[in-house]
Amino acid sequence: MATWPYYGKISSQIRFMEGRVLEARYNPHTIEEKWQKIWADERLYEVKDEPGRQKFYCLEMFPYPSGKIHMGHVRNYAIGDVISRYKRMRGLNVLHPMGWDAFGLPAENAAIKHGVHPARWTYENIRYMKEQLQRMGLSYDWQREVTTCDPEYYKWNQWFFLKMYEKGLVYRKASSVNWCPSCETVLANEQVIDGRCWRCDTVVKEKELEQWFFRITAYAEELLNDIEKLGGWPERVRVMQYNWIGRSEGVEVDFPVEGLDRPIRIFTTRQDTIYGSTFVSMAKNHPVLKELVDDGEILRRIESLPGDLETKEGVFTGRYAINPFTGDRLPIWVANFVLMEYGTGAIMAVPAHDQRDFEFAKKYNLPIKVVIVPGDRDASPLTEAYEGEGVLIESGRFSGLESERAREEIADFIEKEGIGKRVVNYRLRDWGISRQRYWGTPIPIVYCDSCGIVPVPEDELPVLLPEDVSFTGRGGNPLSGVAEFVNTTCPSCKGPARRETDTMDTFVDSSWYFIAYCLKGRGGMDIESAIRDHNSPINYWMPVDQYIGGIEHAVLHLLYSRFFTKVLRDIGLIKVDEPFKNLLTQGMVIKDGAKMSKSKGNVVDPDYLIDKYGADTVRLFCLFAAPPEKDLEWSDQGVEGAHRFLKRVWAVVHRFRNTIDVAHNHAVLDPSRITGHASRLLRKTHQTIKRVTDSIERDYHFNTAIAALMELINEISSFSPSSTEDREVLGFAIRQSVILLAPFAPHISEELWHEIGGTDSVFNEGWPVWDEEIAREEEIELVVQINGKVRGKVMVPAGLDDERLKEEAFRIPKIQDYIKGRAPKKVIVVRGRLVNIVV
RNA sequence: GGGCGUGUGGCGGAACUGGCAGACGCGCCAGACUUAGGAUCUGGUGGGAUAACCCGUGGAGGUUCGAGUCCUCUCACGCCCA
Repeated sequence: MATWPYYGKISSQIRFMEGRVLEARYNPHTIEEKWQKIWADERLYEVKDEPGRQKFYCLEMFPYPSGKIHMGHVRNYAIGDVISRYKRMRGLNVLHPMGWDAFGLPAENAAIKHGVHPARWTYENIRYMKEQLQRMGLSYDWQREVTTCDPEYYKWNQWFFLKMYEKGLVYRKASSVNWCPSCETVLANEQVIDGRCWRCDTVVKEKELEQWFFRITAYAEELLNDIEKLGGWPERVRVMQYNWIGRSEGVEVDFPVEGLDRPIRIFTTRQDTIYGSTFVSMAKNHPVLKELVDDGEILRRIESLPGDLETKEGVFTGRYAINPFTGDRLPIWVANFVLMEYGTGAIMAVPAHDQRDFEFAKKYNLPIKVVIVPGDRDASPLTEAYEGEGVLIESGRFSGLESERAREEIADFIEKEGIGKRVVNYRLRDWGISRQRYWGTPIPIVYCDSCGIVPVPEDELPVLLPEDVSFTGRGGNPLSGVAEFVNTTCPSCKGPARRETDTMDTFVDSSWYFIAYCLKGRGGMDIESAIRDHNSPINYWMPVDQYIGGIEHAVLHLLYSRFFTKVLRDIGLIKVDEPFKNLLTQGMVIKDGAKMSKSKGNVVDPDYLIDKYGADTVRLFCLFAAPPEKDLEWSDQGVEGAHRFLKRVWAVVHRFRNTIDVAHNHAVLDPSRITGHASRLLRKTHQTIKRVTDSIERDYHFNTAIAALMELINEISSFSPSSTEDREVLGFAIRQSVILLAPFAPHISEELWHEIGGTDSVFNEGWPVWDEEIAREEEIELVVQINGKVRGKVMVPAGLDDERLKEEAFRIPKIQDYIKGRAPKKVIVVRGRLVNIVV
C-alpha cells in the first residue's frame, strides 16, 4: 500500500481546515489552546447525576484565592486530574469540581494595605487563578464552581448555624482566647503553633471574649469510633485524628478544703497514684479561687502567670485541701499548665508519677512520694517521674495491687463512697468559630435589650455583609463601625437591636463545600429542598471517593468536615457518616532542600513553565518525579526531560503515521500469526497496558506508570516495520500508547489521537485492556546461583517444571565447572526465576 | 521524652507476597549529523581490579539456600504529640 497519497490527503485537509501548514514540530501552545477550547465548547467535563450509573467523586482541596497558583496546587490538581480522567475512561460517571475558599484574612490585609476592597481583590484573584487552572487543561466541571464569599454560598453557613443552634450545638460563652495582636483576631488552639500565630508568627496573647462555639465534643465519641471506618486514609492521618480527640478514662474525685464548706473536684486518669498526691494544682481561672484567695498580692501573682506552657510556674494560694484517701493536708497551688478547659480545671499532683508535677515539685520544693514501683525493683530516689505501670506501695488497703487493677478498685471505692465518679474525658475542645473580622460569614444573631440573644429567622437569610466599609487595620472588626449593619430591629419584639459583628471561622466554609458541588449541577444550591428530596444529588454523589490534598490539613479541616458531615446527617441532609472514603495526602514541592516560599526565594512560577514548555510537560514532570505521597524535589532539568519525552512521542507518532494501517484501527489482532519482532512489540504493548493500569490502581504511583510508557515508546522508536503484520502491530502499539498517555498529558494525546484517525475524543475511548496470554513472556532468563551467588544465566522457554529447570541449570558449562566433583546438598527452584544450587 | 515515618548510584527514583539491586528519567562520557551545539540521534555509565572476580541498599548483629525487603540493637533526618 502506498503511503504517499494518504499523507497528502490528511495534510491537505488540515491545510484546508486550519489555513496553515501542519507543523511537524511539537508545538504545545497551539494544540493546548485548541483542545482546551474544543473541550469547553463540547462540554466534555460537565457531568450529570445519573442514578443507576456507577459514580466516582474525585475532589482536590479547593484553593484560597491568594493571587496566583503555586507549584503545590499544580501538583495537587495534576494528581486529581489523572485520577479523574482515568476513572472516566474506565467508564465511571466522574464528578470533578473546583471552587474557591474565598473568605479569609489576606483579602482584608490587602484592603488595609492597598485600599482595595476585599471582595474586589478576591474576585480578581479568582478570575486570574481560574484562567491558570484552565491553562493547565484540568478536567473540571466548571458549572459546579462554588465561591464561599458568595452570599448564595454563605447563606447556608448561616442556615447551618441556625439549625445547630436549634439542636443545642451552638452556644456562647466568655472564654479566654488566643489573641493575635498583629492580625487582631482570635485564633483556634490549632492555629497556635509553638505559642505563635500560624499565619504571621506573632507571639499569641491571652484575652477574655464572648465567643460562639460549635459543640464538636458532642460528637467526640463518634468521631473517634468512626476513624475505624476510614480504611482508605493514610494510617498517620488516622493516628493524628485519634490523638487529637484524645479520649481518656479517669475519675473525678472531691478533695475537701480546709475552711471551705465545699470540696474541690479534681480529674485524674491515674487514680492508682492517689496515695502519692502531695499537693493540688488548679487553673488560674478556676472559679473557686475567688472564694479561696482574698490576698491581693497572691491574686496579682496568679494573674501574671505566663500563658504559654513552656515554663512550669505556679503560685501557692495559702490554702490546703485534704486527700480523702490519706487524710494528708495538701497545699493548693495555681499552676499555669493546668487548664480550665480540660477535666475539671484542677488536678491532684503526684510528682513521683507525673513528669510535669515532678518538675513543679522540684522547682517549688514540694514533697515527692513514690507509690508505684515497676516490677520487682524497689523505689530508689527518682531523677524523673516514673509514669509507667507497676505495683502499688504505701497505698493502704490497695498496696500490692497492679496499677491497672488498682485503678478499677479505687474507682469502685470512690463511687461506693460517693466522693466522685468515673468519667471519660477528651482532649478535643469545642470549636470556637467567632472571628473579629470583616471578610467572613456574618453570624446570624441579633442582640436585643429586652429579648436578649435572638437568632435571625431563616427566611431573613442571608445576613449580607455590607460593602461600604472602611479598613484601617486598627480597633478590631470593621463591621462594628457600620451603623446600617449593626443597628437593626429585633426579629422577636421589633424593637431596636444590634447585630452580632463577629464573623465565622473560614473552616466553617470548607467543612461542607464538597456537598455544595453535588447540588450545583442543577444550577442552584438549595440545601433546604435537598433535605426534603429523597433523590437528592447529594445522595448520589456522596461520599467523596477520592480526596486529595496536603498533610497540613490532617487534623483541622478533615476533622471539622467529618463533624459537619455527621451533623448534616442528623438534620437529614445526607445519608453518609463519613465524607471522604479515600484520602491521598500529597507531599510538598521542594526546591534546594526547602519548601518553596517567597522568603526563601526558591519559588518556581507555573505561568513561566507553561509558557516555556506547555501544560502537558509541567503536569508530566510533577507526576513522574516522585510518587504522589512523597515530597517532590523540583528539577529544571527534570522538566526538560519530561518535555523531551513528549517531543519523542510526537516524533515517533508522526514518523509512523504514514506507515501504520489506519484501516485496521479496530481490527482484532490474531496473535498466533504475529511472529518475530512484531510479536515482541505486541507483547510489550500488552505488558505496558498491564503495568500502567496496575500502577494507577494499586497506589496511584504515576511515576512508574509513566516509566512503563517510556519503555514502550522507546521500543516503538526502534521498531522498523517490513510487513503488513508489522504495520498492524505497530499501529496497535501506537494507538494504545496514545490512550495510555492521555490522563497524564491530555492535550498532546488528544491531538495525536486525532492525527492517527481518532474521530471522537480520546477521553471517550475505553481504557485499554491487556490479554494475560499475550503479555506472558515466551522465554525467561533463568538465573542460576551456587550458594546464593549468581554464577550463570540461560534463556529457557517459560513454563518449564522444576525438574526441567534443574536440568537446564546443570547443563550450563560454567555451572558444571563450579560444581566439579562436589555433590549438591540441596537445589532450590523458584519457578520462572531461578535455580539455587547449594554445595 | 513518647509515637509515627524515611534512609538505595553524582541526582529524582524502581524493585508485587524474601529470589538477577539500581527499571525509567536527569546528569555525565564517547560517537554521529553539523560552521557551531545548550537541537537531534546512537552507544556507555554503582564502586574496585587488565581480567576471571570482589564489594555494594545509613551502621552492627541475626533468621534463611537466598535479605533493600523479616527480626534485634544503633545512628541520622523529617513529621506529629508532650
